[in-house]
Amino acid sequence: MTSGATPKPRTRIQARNSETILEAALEVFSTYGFRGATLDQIAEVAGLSKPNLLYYFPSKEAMHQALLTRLLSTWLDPLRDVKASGDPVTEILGYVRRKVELSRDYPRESRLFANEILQGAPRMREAIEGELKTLVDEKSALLQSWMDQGSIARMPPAHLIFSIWALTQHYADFDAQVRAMLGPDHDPFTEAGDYLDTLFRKLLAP
Amino acid sequence: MTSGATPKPRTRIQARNSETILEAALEVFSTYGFRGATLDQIAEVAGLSKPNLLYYFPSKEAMHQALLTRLLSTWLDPLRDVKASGDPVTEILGYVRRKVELSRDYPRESRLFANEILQGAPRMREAIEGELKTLVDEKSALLQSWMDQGSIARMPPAHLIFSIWALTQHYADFDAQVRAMLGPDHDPFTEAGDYLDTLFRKLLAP
DNA sequence: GTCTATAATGAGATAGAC
DNA sequence: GTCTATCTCATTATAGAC
Repeated sequence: MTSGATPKPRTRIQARNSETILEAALEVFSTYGFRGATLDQIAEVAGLSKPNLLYYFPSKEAMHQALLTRLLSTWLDPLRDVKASGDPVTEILGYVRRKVELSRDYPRESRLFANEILQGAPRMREAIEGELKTLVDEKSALLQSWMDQGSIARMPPAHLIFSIWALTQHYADFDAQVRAMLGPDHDPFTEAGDYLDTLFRKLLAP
Repeated sequence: MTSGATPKPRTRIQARNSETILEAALEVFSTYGFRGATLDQIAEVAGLSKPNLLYYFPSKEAMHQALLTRLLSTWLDPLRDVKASGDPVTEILGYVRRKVELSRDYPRESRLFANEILQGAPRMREAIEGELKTLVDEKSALLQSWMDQGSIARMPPAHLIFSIWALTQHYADFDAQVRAMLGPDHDPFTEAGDYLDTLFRKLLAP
């Protein structure tokens, strides 16, 4: 019986090497984009030879795909966690906070995603039009119901979600610019956490 | 006497061809990033041969640099236009509106810029740490003075500027995602204009 | 499982005819 | 000024020894 899909975590050493490669691939793809990245760079970062990379993944494309697949669930989980049962403002501010933490702790994942969307989402179109859109529609309806019952201010629900994405991901995606503007004595993500909490509190107030 | 810098608009036909090439280069670079773009693609879009491109620009690098240079002033002008003499809220909301219009009318320029920052600004570091930082420091001081006099709510001025950038550029940079979420019956930029006007009105209210 | 060597193609840039 | 042909090097991927 041959192994199934792209990664093949059969033995312990295989699992570890696959992980090392994906870690290196994330580093390089997130910075240079798919075409800008080279296997030489990834091999260098991973500390493995180029053919060895291709022993674990059948192609450059497969490495990228593996990263995107694993990325999606991490990325959607915080929005999934927004519950109808909770207090509306608390739920939304909690989502904002978790997204800021994601930007702080996983900036490369954020940039990988940004690179992909910037290029028109050629390798993620399906996931975006399917899984993501379904989730956004569902949460938009929840936000709308909160607006209808007067718990939060009335506004286009989808654009409220876009605001959260734009403002939180900006600190990861445009990190180079943010740090250049703030100078070395600032912690962008701590400041962003406080600032965005205040911003959304004001915005949501009915 | 030989021609000076990269573009050489000596005759009318040269000016027109340089323009055609830069237009095509913008199209391709903004989508695929610097390394992802190929001269073949640019030549195809421009309707010229590859060697002909290199007759007008000495290298791929030079085309990219020419685009970034021309981009910067277009990008900074709206912020420069924020005047101390005007009404604070009107000035800021005007800036937001102009930035939304830029995203709507020049989305490729926005994506070119995003690509560059995402990669750590390797070809724009100087301009960002110099020209842009100077301007942001200047306008941050202005915003701070407006906060001190109670004209707008108190918040970190630089982060207020980041908010405007993040929210307006999101609609150009993540256009693929925004349209997938909204569906075909929406005009993202019109909705964004109204939504962001409301958002910043609330945020700025003292 | 991992490596060296290499095939095969892609892509930036140049030569030289027209 | 513009093109065809080509050089040269980078890059993905494979072959085959160990």
